[in-house]
Amino acid sequence: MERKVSIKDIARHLGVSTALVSYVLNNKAGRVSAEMAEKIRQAAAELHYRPNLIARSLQSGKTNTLGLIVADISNPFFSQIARIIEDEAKRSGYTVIFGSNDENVEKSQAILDAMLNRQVDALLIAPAEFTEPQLKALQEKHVPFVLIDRYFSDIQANCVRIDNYRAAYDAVEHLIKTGRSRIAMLAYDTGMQHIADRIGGYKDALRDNGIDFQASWLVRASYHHIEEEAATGMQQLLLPAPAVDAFFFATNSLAIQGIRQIMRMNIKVPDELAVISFDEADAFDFFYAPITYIRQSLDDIGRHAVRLALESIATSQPATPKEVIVDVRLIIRESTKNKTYATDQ
Amino acid sequence: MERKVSIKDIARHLGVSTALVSYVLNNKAGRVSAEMAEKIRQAAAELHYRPNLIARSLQSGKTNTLGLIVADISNPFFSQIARIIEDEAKRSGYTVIFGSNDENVEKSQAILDAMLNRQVDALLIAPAEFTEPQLKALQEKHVPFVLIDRYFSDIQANCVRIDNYRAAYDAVEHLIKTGRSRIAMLAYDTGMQHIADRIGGYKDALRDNGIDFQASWLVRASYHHIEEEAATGMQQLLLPAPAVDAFFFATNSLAIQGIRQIMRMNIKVPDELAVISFDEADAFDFFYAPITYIRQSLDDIGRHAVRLALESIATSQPATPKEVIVDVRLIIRESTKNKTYATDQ
DNA sequence: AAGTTCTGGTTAAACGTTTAAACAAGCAAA
DNA sequence: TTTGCTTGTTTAAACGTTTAACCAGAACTT
Repeated sequence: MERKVSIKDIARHLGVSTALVSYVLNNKAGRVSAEMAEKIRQAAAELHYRPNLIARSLQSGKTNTLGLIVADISNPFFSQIARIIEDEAKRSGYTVIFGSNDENVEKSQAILDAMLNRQVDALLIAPAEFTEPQLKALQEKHVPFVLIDRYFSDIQANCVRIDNYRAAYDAVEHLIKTGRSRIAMLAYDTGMQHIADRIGGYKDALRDNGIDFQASWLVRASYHHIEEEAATGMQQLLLPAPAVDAFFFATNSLAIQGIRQIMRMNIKVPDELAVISFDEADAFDFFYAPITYIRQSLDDIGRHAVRLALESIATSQPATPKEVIVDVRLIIRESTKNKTYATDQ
Repeated sequence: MERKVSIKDIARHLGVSTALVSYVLNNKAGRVSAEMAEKIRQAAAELHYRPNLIARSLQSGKTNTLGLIVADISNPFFSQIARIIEDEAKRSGYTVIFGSNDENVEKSQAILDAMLNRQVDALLIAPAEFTEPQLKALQEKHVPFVLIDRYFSDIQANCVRIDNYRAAYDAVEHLIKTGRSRIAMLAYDTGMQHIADRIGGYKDALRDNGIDFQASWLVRASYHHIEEEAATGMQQLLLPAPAVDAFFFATNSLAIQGIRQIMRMNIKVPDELAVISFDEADAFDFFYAPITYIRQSLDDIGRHAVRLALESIATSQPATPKEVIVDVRLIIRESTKNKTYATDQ
């Protein structure tokens, strides 16, 4: 990579001071003569000058960079959000660097450190479990950040999310209204609040509709072993014959694994088993009974997240955290079609 | 964001020079006394010192940052590669910033500029059409970069990719071997070499097997209007009754759209129409006739890309570009199952 | 005793910007 | 004629690092 041309080169080339060049190039040319300004601009163009943002950052203390931390950038849910964030950030002159924490505390800390060392102006974080201390530390350092998708009950912070309890509640109620009464749920084996809320909504919807929740209905799978654990958990509930008549999947990756199982066991959807999931996926459309799902507007999430981030960069004072709850919509399709002939027992 | 602690603070706190602190903290402590070193390390820990990588970059001329430019980071194909690249970069101490060019020349240039201004050490690029001049400009500036997935016949550059011609050829030959003779293809309406190669492989496979290619078999859709254009193109070929007995999709996003059409038209796969696609997708497994596809190892692509990038950063001399061709595998499934009863006409 | 070599540090410049403050010259007002 | 404002430009410091070069004192050589 060859020697880059700096403001100094322009200055030397024109026999003026670097200050003057800087003023002109930043349109702070309040008192610079028009001809001089023109000469400088021209020289800059001729020499193919490009500002060194690193130097600028050092001097200004701002990098115009946002750090995005998610569980796994290859998860479409996050990569779609990433895209929105990218676009939204760009229109304010910000660049995004990203990192995946793999739902792992140490990795999360490592990424955080790396981003802080790089002096990001703010962070957008879908936090992993047990990372509250890391977030508290950020707050102590007054590093602006916005939580997305995930949150902690004991952390007051900017946050963009949905009402998980309500969304789950409504989804389960939809299952009940369409004639299901033995409703299972597949969730991550985690204490994360958003999952807890989804489970809470599920249980309360059952209770409020006079169904009593059976502990065996709640199948849990750990993030790093979704496949095996979802498989065994679901098999216990569905083999030799389905002991439940509906399955509620807490996230789209759980749904993908869950539906794989259902296909493998050759269970008929929606007749033997209704299916509903959080989030979207192309795959949901390809299943013979297109999957009913809870749609979150990733657009809204991304946009609000960036907005909050930029706001808290601007008002560097620790303003009181803002929480944005974005709407969800239940997209109803074949997988939860009304039971026509009752197979109750 | 409060005042950060610098090396200077540590120095002051201990009454020593910043140089000493720097030496110790960088383990260049060749001639520093053991006690002094210990005191410095301790002070650094107490004061919660974290190196300002921006400052370090300014001084060293290296940012330890890679720029990743793809068409759209929300496309699973790219987001999966992004993840591999992230991990691979991290293990060498590099961070990744990303940008989506939306297959658009101006956006591509804008992102390139932003990344160069940020002094990335190297770029990983899945280039958009007509961006050869941008790449040539990079070469002139001796900015290290690696092309991934896409390439240009008239640009000699580091590149990690598959043998698109061969992969397409083999895929089409597979269709022929399983009894199809009227084989259509859905491709992007672009001159990009990787697509051209795929089309070339398709045509040659037909020719070499004594089938003559009908112009109407090649359906093209533009990137920004996949849905409509794929729909109308395919309808012409498939309604009222399929005029072809197989469809070859040039990418996974084309396949997703294409299969949506097939579902809508209620065409039976594989009996009425065999289907094969490039790349992977969860959705391929969920279709009632799981889709046969050409699998590229994204792992290999990501890994080699980072490796080449780091190598060309190291040997800053314009070494001769390296091209890495990664293997592909045809994953054969239901969608191309042998025709059992011939419906030839 | 004088020179040489270690040992353990310090000094100062540099990286490419920005920007407050100073300055020189011309001009207007007193 | 001094004083003071404008106008156009320069000076110099600062941002937080790194690192070559320097230096003082102690410890060896002769």
